[in-house]
Amino acid sequence: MTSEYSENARPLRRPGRPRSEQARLSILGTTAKMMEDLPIRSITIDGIAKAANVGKPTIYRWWDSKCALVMDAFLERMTPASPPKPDTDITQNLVNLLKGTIEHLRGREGEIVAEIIGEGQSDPHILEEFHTRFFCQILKPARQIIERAKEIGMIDQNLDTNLALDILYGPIYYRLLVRHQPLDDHFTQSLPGRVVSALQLSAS
Amino acid sequence: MTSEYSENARPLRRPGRPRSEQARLSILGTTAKMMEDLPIRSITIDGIAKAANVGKPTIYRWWDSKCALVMDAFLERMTPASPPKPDTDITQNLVNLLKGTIEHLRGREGEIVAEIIGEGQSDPHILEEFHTRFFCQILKPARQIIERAKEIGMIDQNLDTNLALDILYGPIYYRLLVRHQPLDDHFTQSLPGRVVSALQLSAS
Amino acid sequence: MTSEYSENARPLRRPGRPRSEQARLSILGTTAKMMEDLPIRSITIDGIAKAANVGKPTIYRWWDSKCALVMDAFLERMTPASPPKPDTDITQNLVNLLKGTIEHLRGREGEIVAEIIGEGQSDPHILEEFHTRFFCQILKPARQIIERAKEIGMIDQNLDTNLALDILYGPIYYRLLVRHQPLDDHFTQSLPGRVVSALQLSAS
Amino acid sequence: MTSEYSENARPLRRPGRPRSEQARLSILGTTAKMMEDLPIRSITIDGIAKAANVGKPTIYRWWDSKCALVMDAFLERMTPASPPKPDTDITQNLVNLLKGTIEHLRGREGEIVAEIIGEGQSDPHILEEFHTRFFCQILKPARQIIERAKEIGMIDQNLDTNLALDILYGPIYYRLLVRHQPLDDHFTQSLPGRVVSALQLSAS
DNA sequence: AGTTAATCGAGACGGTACGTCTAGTCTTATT
DNA sequence: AATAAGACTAGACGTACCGTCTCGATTAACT
Repeated sequence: MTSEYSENARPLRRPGRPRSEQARLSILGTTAKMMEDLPIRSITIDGIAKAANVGKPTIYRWWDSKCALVMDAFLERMTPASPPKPDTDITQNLVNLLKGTIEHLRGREGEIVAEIIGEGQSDPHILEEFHTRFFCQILKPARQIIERAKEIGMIDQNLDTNLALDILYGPIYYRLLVRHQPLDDHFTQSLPGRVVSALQLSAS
Repeated sequence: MTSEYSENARPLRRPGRPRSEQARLSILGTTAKMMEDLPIRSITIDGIAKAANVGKPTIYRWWDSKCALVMDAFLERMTPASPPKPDTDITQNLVNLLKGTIEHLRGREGEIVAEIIGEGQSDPHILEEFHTRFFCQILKPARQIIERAKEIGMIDQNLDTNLALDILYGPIYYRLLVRHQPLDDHFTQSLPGRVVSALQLSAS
Repeated sequence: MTSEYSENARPLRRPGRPRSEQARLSILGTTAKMMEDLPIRSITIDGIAKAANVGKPTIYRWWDSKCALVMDAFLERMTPASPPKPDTDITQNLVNLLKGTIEHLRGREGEIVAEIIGEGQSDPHILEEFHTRFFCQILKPARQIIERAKEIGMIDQNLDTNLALDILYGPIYYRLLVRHQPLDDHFTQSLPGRVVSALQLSAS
Repeated sequence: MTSEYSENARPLRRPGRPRSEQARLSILGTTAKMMEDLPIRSITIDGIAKAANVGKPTIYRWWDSKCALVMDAFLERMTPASPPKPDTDITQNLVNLLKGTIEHLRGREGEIVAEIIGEGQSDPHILEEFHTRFFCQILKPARQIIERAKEIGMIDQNLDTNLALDILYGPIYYRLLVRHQPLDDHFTQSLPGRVVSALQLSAS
């Protein structure tokens, strides 16, 4: 008992000087600011260190690579996904989510997402972490809606939720990454309805 | 007179030593061999030059960047898309094309495609050329089928062919690039039917 | 009350935690051990701190630089110079001292002396302290003999004692530091007689 | 016959772009200039590269280490030893050489020699090359005189020439390196006679 | 047959950024 | 106040490639 208490009481603090939150924030902030203006490729650890008034080893102590840092800086600033509005028509709800996603990925933020996924092609760790921290967050509302729809029988119970999400979002990221066509208004208007219909929602 | 003739006869040949086809092939071959084993990121111009017994400027004379060369080496070896079989059910034909694509993108070749698209995120030229030389080729059969279907009224005339292709192929490249889920048999079995149905083919 | 007593009882004790003699010894011992095996250049404060289980600031609190510490560690272990045997022939006594010095400087200890003098070239403090703590000690017997010889008229009174010591010991340290020739037996046999004779001792 | 000719004719030129003499001179010159003002320890390869308008790898291509470069820069500018005047009294000639050496080692040049020998304590290659390129040159005249003296019987044939040189020059470098006493006028006046006498030159 | 001009190989060049190392200082909880 | 631990700023280290340049040698069409 006592030991459990004392163990709990232990503030889990390693000895030695604790890491400087100020340095961490300075690094992340500088990186985020650079990402606004520059392609990720042209951002360098040297440059971040200099601009953040920080030693290079301090950066390497906490991030494995430039890309891990960039991702962190991006995700820290990311606005969390808003939960789905409960009392809305499911079809309409999904369509709205997709429209929001497309609009969100226009502009610099979409470019950054594309660049990170691009960098991730040569570093699986990046991709894995980006998936859990970005995609899982961003897709959570749609996932919840789909699972709810399966529960109430509006969607075939055998439809794999992951597959459904791929059908809904795949075309968007395909355009974002291959850039053969823009994420324009026509796309925003016409895509969501088509892909939501592929889920074959029965009238509830 | 003679000069006019001779000028016409001149096969647009610049004076000086003509470029060595042998060098070109050696460069492309070496690059292709390296791509089999190594991630594109770790391939270097220096390395190619050394392995191909070729001077670095010889490479730069004919390709702008490592990535352009890699793409060339990849596309040169790519098997051309087979045309769609004419007298088959359109739905089935599209499903088969998608299944073939998924199977094709498993393995090293899919990895290379992903890596090239990844590199392309920081170099729009790459992406543009990859689109015209890879995607347009690879998607040509599906495009023809869709346009044929529109002609004969099986598909809504107002459906943008590009959008249709995105709906069909988007989920595949989404999985290829984000790697959240594998391109496995379950995906091969279940995806194509779903997305083809999103095109709402009416019974002819 | 009690506090007053105890305060009085405190024997010249500065407030705060007293410096740890254990830490000092651990640092010196670790350094000495490292010097046995490694060239001084490759010894680092970081390394000493880690091996001695000591914080870096604790080292810096007591020694100005790596080199000061190394010198301390070396001198602490140095065997003190034995005094000259009084009733011996002066010439022979000097020759014996020189022979002893040469033999002493063979092996690791001579290497360390050379390394310290080497480091001293870029740090006058080191050299100065090494002179007073090493050379003055090591040369004391020879200095005493020479001064005694001057007193009794065996050596020209005008011969500067420092100059005499340079003539005697210069060639040895010259070889030690420039390493153009080894401190071998031939050197041990032939040098001392020659340089002692340069002092022109008259038969007493 | 012909082959011999053609072999001779071969300009012994390696393929590839020849190294830039301009870069070499810029590096050596910059280094030499830095050595005038700064202690060797505080000179950095980065600094040289920047000041010489040269890439760091260019320096590393041709010199193993900062110290090798510094030595090269020093030796390239060193005035070659003047040959001994032939028809002079041998004793006087040696004394003059020693006086010249002492005066030469006063000032910055002597400091540099000391610093190089100091650095050499942690790098035997440096010391070895410095010996062959500096000491052998600088001592050549004295060596010739001593050998000539041995030939004509003025010096004991059994006296090792290297030992003789150590006796003559050892005290000078001892003072230069240990710095316990300055290389002052008194030293210049009194040392040479003493050490030359230790060679026991008989009247020719 | 000789000239001309662009090619080829090789590899050095000025640069940039890398990731590591070490120095010496600072911050924390503990003693 | 001194300790052990370890994070901090700072900046040099030596390496890897970049893309360009400079060579001598080669190759063919055009004098």
